[in-house]
Amino acid sequence: MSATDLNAETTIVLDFETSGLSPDQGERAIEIGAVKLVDGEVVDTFQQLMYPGKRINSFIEDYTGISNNMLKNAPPCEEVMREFSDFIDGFNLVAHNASFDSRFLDAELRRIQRNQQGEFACSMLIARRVYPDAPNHKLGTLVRYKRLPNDGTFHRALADSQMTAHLWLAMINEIKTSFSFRHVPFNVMQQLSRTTKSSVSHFLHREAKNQR
DNA sequence: TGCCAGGCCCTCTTTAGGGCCTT
Repeated sequence: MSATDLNAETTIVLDFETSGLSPDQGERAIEIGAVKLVDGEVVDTFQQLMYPGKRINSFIEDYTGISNNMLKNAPPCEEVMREFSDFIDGFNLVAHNASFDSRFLDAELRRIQRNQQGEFACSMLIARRVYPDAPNHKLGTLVRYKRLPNDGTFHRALADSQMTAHLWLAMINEIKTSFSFRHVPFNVMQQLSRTTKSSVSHFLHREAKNQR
């Protein structure tokens, strides 16, 4: 049995707050939040501010509510990322607009000579297919549109990862019910994000049928 | 000095442009 099979039912939903949009432009992670899902249940969480080695600008302070003062005494990125690397080791990963979080994850892990082997799935690309009629596919909009649990906190890493986890589970539930899956495997969700919108229904009917 | 993300997706498309998402 491969590592993927062993961990097939465990998924990490993660969210980074960062000093900007691109690690290639020298931007760094300032907070990581994540929840660990096993068979659709939250079994563990991770949240940590981290000192990025530079001051963050006022836009980021306003956007996240994370101040330079809060970061001043936080452990450095390298220390936090070593711990987080152990937390996610071997598991599949989910993020809202995963291309953004995967770039920062890879960049921060590269700085500590680590990498991650898990597969990434993007809740935003999947939401565009599962909820085509939503006003838009921002995380906050989808949370309100589907009345998902939240405590009113947005743009903080743990809160966003928790809301993304609820979105992920709501989409799995929707697909499971609508297409009569026994269960919806991670790789079906991942493939769904790459399926053209016109063939979503055909793809899910075929995958559900293959399960029977 | 001046510049500054990148991948997906739609369309008035593919010899391209621009909106959506993430901070």
